[in-house]
Amino acid sequence: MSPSVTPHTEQDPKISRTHDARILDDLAQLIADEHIKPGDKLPPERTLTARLGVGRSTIREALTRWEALGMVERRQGSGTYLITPIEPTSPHVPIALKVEAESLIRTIEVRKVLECEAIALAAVNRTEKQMDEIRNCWQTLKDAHEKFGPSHDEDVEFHSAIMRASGNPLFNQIVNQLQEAMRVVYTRKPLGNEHIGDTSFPLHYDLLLALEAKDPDAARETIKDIIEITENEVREFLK
Amino acid sequence: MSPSVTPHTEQDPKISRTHDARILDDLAQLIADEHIKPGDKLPPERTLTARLGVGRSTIREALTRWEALGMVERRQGSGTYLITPIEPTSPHVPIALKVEAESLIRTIEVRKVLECEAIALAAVNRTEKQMDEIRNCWQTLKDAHEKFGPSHDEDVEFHSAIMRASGNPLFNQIVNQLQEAMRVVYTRKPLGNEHIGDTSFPLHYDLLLALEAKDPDAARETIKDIIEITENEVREFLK
DNA sequence: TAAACCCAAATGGTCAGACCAATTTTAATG
DNA sequence: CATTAAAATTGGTCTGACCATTTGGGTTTA
Repeated sequence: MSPSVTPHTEQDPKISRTHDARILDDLAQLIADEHIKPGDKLPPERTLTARLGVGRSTIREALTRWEALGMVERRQGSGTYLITPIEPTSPHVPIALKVEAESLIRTIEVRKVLECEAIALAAVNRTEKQMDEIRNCWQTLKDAHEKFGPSHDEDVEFHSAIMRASGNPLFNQIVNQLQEAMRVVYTRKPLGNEHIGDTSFPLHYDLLLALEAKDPDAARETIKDIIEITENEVREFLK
Repeated sequence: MSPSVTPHTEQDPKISRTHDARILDDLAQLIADEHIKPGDKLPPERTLTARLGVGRSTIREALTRWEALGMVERRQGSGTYLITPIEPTSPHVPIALKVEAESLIRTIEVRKVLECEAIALAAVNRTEKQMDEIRNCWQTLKDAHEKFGPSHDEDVEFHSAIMRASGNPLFNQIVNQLQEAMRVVYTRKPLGNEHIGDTSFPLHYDLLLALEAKDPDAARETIKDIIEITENEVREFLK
């Protein structure tokens, strides 16, 4: 045979759309077809390469993605194991979007833990001045909501004012960081309906009352409800 | 358990530190050194290959991990962009620089909230493989403790292994960030006695047991005790 | 027989080099 | 100067090779 220089014959042009999303879909489909459950071993990468008709690099990138999200676990010399259940053939929702949403869920999970504690602290430690600030933010949020519907920015500012009143700036800093990460995902991939946060709006007033009353438990419960509404909306989207 | 001493079964030098983790650390370090902020472009993969002395595949796997977590964004033909602030040697950790033990308290406060929840998750979600890893870290911590006394690094690694088992990578990421901030404060201002964490050492074994037993409440309580011991030691120093 | 040992196969991890595809930059052109 | 075309840049994928660890089976040994 001719040495080196392989012509690399014409590739089947059927695809040309981002392989990435297709691979995640195909992988999920395959897992569903094979009835692979959490704890089971996935087919080896070299097999997947043949089965899905893509290079091993591509398979590995997809698996690395899932590994980062804790969906699979790799053991060198042993195999790749499924950790979380993979939903079968979700008809309308491409897996790529699901991965984004998965990431969102994890962010929300952390945010919930932090905000619950920070708000309980705020209910106890808040000064009157900080309370004024919170009331202002609430007014702004309320106006914006009544005029333009759910407004992300004002909502963030309201929460941020509360975090600041906790007495520990670190809470505000980290939650803001998470919030920013969520915003990026939101704006890039609007998850279905736009009114995420709409149903939770009334609860924000309860939050204000709990802070007025310096009731840490009520505040904690309320913010928990608020965040879980968002969480559930995303989970719902995940199907 | 006798030393059957075969060439390859006996290893246990300091490794266990997957190559992968090293790359993530190096990458984070590089980002810190270059003062790369969210929105900025990372060096191209081929440059990173040279800078970090590893193959491009390895670089890509690391970046794919971060992309899955929403930390970076890739644009073909353009570059890879930083989305969230990167954790490690904290150029961006605002607390460490200007604050003393006061800020340590705040950091610990946040850490407590996060770790309590993450460990409860870990107790439920951990896989057997992750449990093995935790056991190894425990052994290492125990050895180091008996030989050299309280050892910060091994302790951090032990906690990190637990965080990783929570199933939500974000916990580990943020706690590591806080941990790093604490380390900076520690080393710059050694808080009196070196044996911070000494009294809490026995509790770490209880932690291991709680995780073995998959008991989230016991795990949560134990870690709470552990962290509060540190917290009180710092408070004591503050007074 | 049962345990210990050894080795080959299986499997994930890394590397190198090439080529593809999208984007950005630069040069050429009118 | 604006437009367009070519070149350089950069992420995306493919192939094939080799390394490191784990697994399992066959062999030896107590």
